[in-house]
Amino acid sequence: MSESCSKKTLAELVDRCRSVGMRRTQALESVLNLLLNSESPMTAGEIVEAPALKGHCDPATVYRLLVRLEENGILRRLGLRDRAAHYTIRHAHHHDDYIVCTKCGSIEELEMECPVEALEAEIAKKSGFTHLDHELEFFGVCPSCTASDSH
Amino acid sequence: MSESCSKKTLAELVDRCRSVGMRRTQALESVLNLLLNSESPMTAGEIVEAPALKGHCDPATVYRLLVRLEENGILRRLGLRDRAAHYTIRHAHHHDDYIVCTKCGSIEELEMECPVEALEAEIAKKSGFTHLDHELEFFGVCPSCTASDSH
DNA sequence: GTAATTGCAAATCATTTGCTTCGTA
DNA sequence: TACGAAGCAAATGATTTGCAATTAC
Repeated sequence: MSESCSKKTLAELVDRCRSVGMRRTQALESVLNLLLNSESPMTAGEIVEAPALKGHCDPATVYRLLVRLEENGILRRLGLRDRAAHYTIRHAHHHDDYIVCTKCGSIEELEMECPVEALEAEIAKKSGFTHLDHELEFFGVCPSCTASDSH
Repeated sequence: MSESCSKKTLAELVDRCRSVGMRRTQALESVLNLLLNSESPMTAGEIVEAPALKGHCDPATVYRLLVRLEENGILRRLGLRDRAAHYTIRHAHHHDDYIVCTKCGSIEELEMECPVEALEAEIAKKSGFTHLDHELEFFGVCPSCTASDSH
């Protein structure tokens, strides 16, 4: 059992939470522990529905916790920053990468050859996955937001 | 004006749509034209709310269209394949990349040094963005789904 | 003791669905 | 003409919010 190992890291995480002003609550520990013991990222929905939380923590509480945990840098949210699917015309044999401004949400297409393409074969071999594809997104603060930030 | 250019490509796109069995409708042309003239990807919500469609096409129609267009490979949907935000513990100074199975949705963490890190400085210089960060996700069919596919 | 956090219930909001009408092929 | 697609309205479902009760510090 990895009990002692996860316990130790859980304590560390809780400490980090408390250091940013959060209180040590049942719900906090449950959410952190759940994520800590999960081998892969979980959606808010999965977390809310998880047996470990279901019935013990109110969904509203969990949603609020996730937001606070991310705001405080304890959690990292994957996927397009604003969680919404984006559609764009698919051009045959042409793969685009994007850079997204985290302030104003503007999206620009990157003019460069994709640095990851070459890695796919290697990753396919290592992972055993087939039909490999990828998405690469950069995030940052765009020039105009950077400008308006510094006055 | 890029009128003639976009007109031409719009016609090509409509042809592609018709070749996969879709009918040439007002809503179809509006959606394609909107995306064609947009410099960056748009969310379903943005598309529904766009002045060019608002009031002319029913939201339900637009949502149905986007789904069909993606199923037929005309559009590409960006962001985590199932459109949901995923949370995971953020470990200081440690950046994870993932590989996602498009059949069963399983997510695995990739054990490799990130090939993109080195590019960030260059991209920052070219784009003028600051505080650069990125997300890289691979998609494919996992070994067990690949196996169950081929019998 | 006091302010933060929870739980519950009600409110939102985007997206989906059913069904009738319309328009393309 | 006939079937696919649109439009409208109602249903769904996830996330959010208000507020009173609870709990950590």
